[in-house]
Amino acid sequence: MTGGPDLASARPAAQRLDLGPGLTFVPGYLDRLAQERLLAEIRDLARRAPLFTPRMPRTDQPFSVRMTNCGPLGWVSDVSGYRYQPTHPQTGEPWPAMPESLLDAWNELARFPHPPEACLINFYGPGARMGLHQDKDEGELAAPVVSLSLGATALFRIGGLSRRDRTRSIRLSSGDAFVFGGAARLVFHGIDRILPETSDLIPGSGRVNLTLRRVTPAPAA
DNA sequence: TAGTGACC
DNA sequence: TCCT
Repeated sequence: MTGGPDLASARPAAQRLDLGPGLTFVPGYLDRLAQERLLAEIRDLARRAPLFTPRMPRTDQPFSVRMTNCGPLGWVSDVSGYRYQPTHPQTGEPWPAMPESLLDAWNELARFPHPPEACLINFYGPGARMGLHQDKDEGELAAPVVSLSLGATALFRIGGLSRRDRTRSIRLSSGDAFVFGGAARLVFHGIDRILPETSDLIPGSGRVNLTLRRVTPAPAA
């Protein structure tokens, strides 16, 4: 189709940074034009599947980020727990289809022979954070998680497979890609804070993070 | 006790 | 690592 980010401008694989087994950081994966095109698609998705404020299981405390999803399944959280579901929790409508541009990004970055089923779209305002956590609600842990950042720079914290492992901080800037796979598929990670006024892509020091995931076990060959 | 916690 |  048309109108997707120009992924032909992606950096060559040689400029990927391997941070350890299964962790790949691709600074500047999307150039400015690709970022603008992708953001326009996200804004369109958010009109059809409005941002909602997830709440913590059990405590019912609201998250500081707002979110929506696209693809056959979407990640949601409320007082009863975390889960993937095929419909928006407020409208009851199916999630919008995944844009072709995101399928292209998955194909370039994930190197997994089946398409992603969910793209979680997180919107961070200047005070939003995401506590250290693992992405482990997916039934297919052989597939990586592919993350794309747009807008304000985030201080991203990444640790190991145990919550007690050493962590390090990485700045994720607009256009950067990050892939968790293989031995690093379940590493703890989170967002400490957003650095204000680090990008003019999204007004008000906003940040969007897209995470592409395979949710159900891939069909047998 | 766990924990998209708080903190770093 | 330390709470609640």
